[in-house]
Amino acid sequence: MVRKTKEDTELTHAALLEAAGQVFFDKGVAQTTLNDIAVAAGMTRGAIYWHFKDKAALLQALFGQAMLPMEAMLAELDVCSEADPLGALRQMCIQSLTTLAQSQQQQRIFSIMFHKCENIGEAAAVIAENEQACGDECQVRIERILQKAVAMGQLPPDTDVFLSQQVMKNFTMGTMSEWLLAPHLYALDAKAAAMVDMMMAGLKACPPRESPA
Amino acid sequence: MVRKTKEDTELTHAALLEAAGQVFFDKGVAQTTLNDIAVAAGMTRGAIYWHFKDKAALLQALFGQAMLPMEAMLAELDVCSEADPLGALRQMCIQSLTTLAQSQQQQRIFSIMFHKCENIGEAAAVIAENEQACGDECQVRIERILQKAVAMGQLPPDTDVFLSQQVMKNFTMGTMSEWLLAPHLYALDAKAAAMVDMMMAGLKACPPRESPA
DNA sequence: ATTCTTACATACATTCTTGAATGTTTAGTT
DNA sequence: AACTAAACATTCAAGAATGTATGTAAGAAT
Repeated sequence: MVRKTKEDTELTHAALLEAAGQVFFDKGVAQTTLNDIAVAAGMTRGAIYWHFKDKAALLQALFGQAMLPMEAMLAELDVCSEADPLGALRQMCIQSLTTLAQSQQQQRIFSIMFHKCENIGEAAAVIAENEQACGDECQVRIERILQKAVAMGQLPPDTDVFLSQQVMKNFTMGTMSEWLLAPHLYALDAKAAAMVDMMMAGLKACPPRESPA
Repeated sequence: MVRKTKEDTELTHAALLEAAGQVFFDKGVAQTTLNDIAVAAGMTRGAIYWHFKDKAALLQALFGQAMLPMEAMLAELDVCSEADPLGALRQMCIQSLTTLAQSQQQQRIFSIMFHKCENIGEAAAVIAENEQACGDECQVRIERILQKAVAMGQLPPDTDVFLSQQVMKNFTMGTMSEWLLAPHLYALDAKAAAMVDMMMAGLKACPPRESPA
C-alpha cells in the first residue's frame, strides 16, 4: 500500500494527528518517539516526515486543532457582549469548561498542553504563539468587555480591570488544569455553571480595586 | 579536588540541587542532561550519581525541598482555624501566593512542576506522591475547615463543601501557574490579598450548593 | 502507454545519553 | 603509620532516537 488518492492522504494526515494525540497523552511528549506515533497510526516514520517537518510541527498542528473552538468562542463573545457584558463573560467561562468536559479529543490535547508537554524550546515557540496570540489577544478583548461592564454599572467604578481579567483567567485555566488531573472526581459539565457563578459573584461583590496611583 | 570534609559534602549536595533547579528551569527536565547539571555545578556526572540514584531521584529531592513551606502552612492551618475558619483559609491562600512571590527558588521549582516537567512515568510517581499526599491530605483538611465554617454560619448551610474546596484549589493553583508564565505582568505579593478576597467574597455570597440528592 | 510525481517505506549514518565500571585522592579511624 | 572507605572523576560499552537518503508502487497527466 503506497500511493493513495487525495482523500486517502488527508485521511492519513488526520490519522497521524489522532495517533499523536493518543500517544502523547499516554506517554508524554518527551517520552514519545516518532516511531511510536507512526506505529500507533499503522505506518512508519516516513509518513510523519512527509506530512510534518518534525515533532514540534506535529505538536503545533495538534494544538492548532484544539484552538479552533476557543477562537470561535472569542468571536462569539464580541457579538453577545453588547447588552450584558458580564453575562457574556459568564457564558464564555462556562462554555470553555463544558466544551472541554464534552470532548475527549479536547481533553487529551489540553491535558498534553497542561501536563504532558514542557513549555520549552520548540514547544515554547508554539505555546508562545498560541498562548500569546490567543492569550494576549484574548486578554485585550476581555478587558474591553470588563470596562464596558464598569461603564454600565455592572461592576464598581474603581474596579481594577486588569486584575479582574487576570482572576477570571487564573480561575478558568486552573479549573481546566486541575480537573484534567482527575476528571472522575466530579462532573465538570454539570458543575461548571455553579463554579463560574461563584467566581462572578466575587467579582461583583468585591473586585480588586485600582490602587490610588 | 576529591575527598571533602562532611560540610563540604553537604555543600556540594546543595550545589547540585541548586544547579538542577537552575538548569531544569532553563531547559526543561526532558531536555536537561545530567551532564548539564554537573557542569553547571562545576563537577561531573560522577558527583550526581554519588548523591542521587538517577534523574528522577534528583527531581524528587528538588520537589521535596519546595514542599516544606507548604506542609508547614498546612500544620499552621489547623491551629488557626478554631475561631475563624474562613479567615484561616483566606490567610493560607494569600500566604501560598506571597510565599511563592518572594522566593526565587520556589518560583523556579514550581515553574518546573507546572510547566517544565511532564507528569508522566517516573515523574508521575513523584507527582502522584507529592500531589496525592499533600493534595489528597490537603483536600480532606480543607473540607473539614469548610464544614466548620458552615457550622459556624460563615457559609450557607447547603454549601457544597467538596466543590467549594475544589474552587479554592483551582483558583489558587491556577493563579500560581499563570503568574509563573509571566511574573513581570503584576506584583503577585502586592495583589494576592485582593485576588483572594474576591474569591472568598464569591464563596460567601454564592457558593456552589449541594444538589438535592 | 508512457512519464512524472506523490506518498509513503526502508535503510543508514550520526549523535546523545545513560549506566556501570574503574580509577584516584584524601578524610577518618585505629 | 597504615588502612578503609568516602567523594568524587574518568572511561567505556550499549542502545536509542533523529534526520536524511534512497527505494518504490501507484495515481495523475499527456
